[in-house]
Amino acid sequence: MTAAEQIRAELIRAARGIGAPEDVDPLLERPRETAHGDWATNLAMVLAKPLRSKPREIAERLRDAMKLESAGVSKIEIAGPGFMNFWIDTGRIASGLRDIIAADEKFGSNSVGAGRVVNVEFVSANPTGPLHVGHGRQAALGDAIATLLEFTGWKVTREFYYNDAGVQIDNLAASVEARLSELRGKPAQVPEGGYHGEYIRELAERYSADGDGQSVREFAVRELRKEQDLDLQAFGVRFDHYFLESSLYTDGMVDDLWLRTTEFGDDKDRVMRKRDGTYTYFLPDVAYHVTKWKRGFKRAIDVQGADHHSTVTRVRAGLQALDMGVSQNYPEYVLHQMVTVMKHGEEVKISKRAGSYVTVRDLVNEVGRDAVRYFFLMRKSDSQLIFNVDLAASQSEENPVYYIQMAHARMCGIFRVGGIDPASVSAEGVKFEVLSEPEEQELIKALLDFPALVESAAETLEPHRIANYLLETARLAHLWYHKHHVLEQAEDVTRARLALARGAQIVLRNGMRMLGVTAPERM
RNA sequence: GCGCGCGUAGCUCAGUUGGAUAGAGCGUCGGCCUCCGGAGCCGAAGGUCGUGGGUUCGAGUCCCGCCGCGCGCACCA
Repeated sequence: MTAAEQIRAELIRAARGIGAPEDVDPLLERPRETAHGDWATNLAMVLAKPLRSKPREIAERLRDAMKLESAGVSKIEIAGPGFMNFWIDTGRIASGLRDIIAADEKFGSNSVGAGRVVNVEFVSANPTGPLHVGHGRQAALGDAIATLLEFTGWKVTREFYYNDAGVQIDNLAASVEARLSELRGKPAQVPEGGYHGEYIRELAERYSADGDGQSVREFAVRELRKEQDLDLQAFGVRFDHYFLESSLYTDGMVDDLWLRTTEFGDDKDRVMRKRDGTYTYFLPDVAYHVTKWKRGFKRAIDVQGADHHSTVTRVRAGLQALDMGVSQNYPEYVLHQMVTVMKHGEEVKISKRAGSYVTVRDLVNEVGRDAVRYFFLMRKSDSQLIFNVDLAASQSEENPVYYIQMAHARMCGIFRVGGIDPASVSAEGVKFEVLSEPEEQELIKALLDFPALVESAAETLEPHRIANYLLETARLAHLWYHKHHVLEQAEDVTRARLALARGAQIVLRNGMRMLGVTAPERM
């Protein structure tokens, strides 16, 4: 049991002892100020009302009732309006490194998900062109969320939905045909709503070279799906399942329906079947989510651009109308805002239809996979993101990815220079109390916060918390590294610091993995 | 007009689900430093958290109104 867990348990026992409700749930948190100790609780203030007495008096009674010798608590202070601040012995804190080293690749993981299944759908680009930066943000986000859920005990299916039916595909086919006609010497107009990108011309050329036997439409869709797969491969994202919209029709999932979605929270009724007999995107969207439910996914998460947010209420309303026992907030949505790409201080415009846009592959080629992943994840998904290409490409400590990877590489460098196999570093017999330098204590505390952070990031589906944490932890690791040497110290010191370096290396690596960023051992 | 999101230091952004004196990086100013691995380290200045109310022991965080920005409001997806 960690020190914090013991304090919490004692708080509950003491609180019940002085007449608090049976369901007391003390919040124990790490104070911002080091002058406020290692852990703090607001329990006395929360109990002030039910117990009808002053917070500070309650705090004193709690303090007197608690037995904390075995938790390594060296001091308790009552401060401010009624906070209780706890100080833990330095050696006791540092001994947490034992858990990190023992858990190694599993450090930070938990079993909150208990093996339940969850479907995470992301990217889901139409096969009408290459993947652009928006898809990139989605790919990074979806993949990180999926990994985060896996790390917290869920069984995750990563899913990609292809809209390979409908008007957009007609437009695609017509656009290619127009270029094809041009190639054959008969000038033709790209249709209204069609695609003008250079890749359309290339498709036409390839089709006339080796497209015999199949329709332009089939050829274009197949080729563009292949392209997108290559983009995703370059980005290191793998899907477990590709779901084709066209299969909804062949499997008869789509029926002729009109839903009065206003009865289920929408602001107006929605058309599901058009005059020409084809369906609006809304109907297949609902049908698609029905298949998710029927395939056994009691939990589903959709990662989408915020420009699609209007589908949220509709899809949910549609599912409710079918009365299948789906919960009202199924599926869950993670929406992300737009991406602006900046290069040399100027915005690089993205316009898919006009054909001049930044693709995922362009970015990966220019700044590398790790930087693209990290940059897409370093901001909250619901705020707009500025992608600074120059910064992402730079090999300097101003670049957060480089800075974090460098911290990890430095830890590895210590082992390399010392001729030590990192995996052989053990916490056995280490005198943790020698890790008493302020920089050491700070770093250790940050490392030990990792599991709680992973839990909250997974719960809120916010990978950016991991990104920020890594930057801060890397900073602490650099500070420590600069100020204190590991090798060639007194034997006790070297052994303890090796354990710390190992702990830092493990946490940084685990965190980077979670974001899909590699953790190189040397740079 | 309606819906969703955002507004925090000069810039880019955090803010532990309502806690104590609101933080970091970059930039600016002043001073140290040459290391296991490459210019790092210390300090300073810089804020009515868009704005006006409300909820309570306590609000950047929750509720309501306004202002500004982005996105959406198609028988396009």
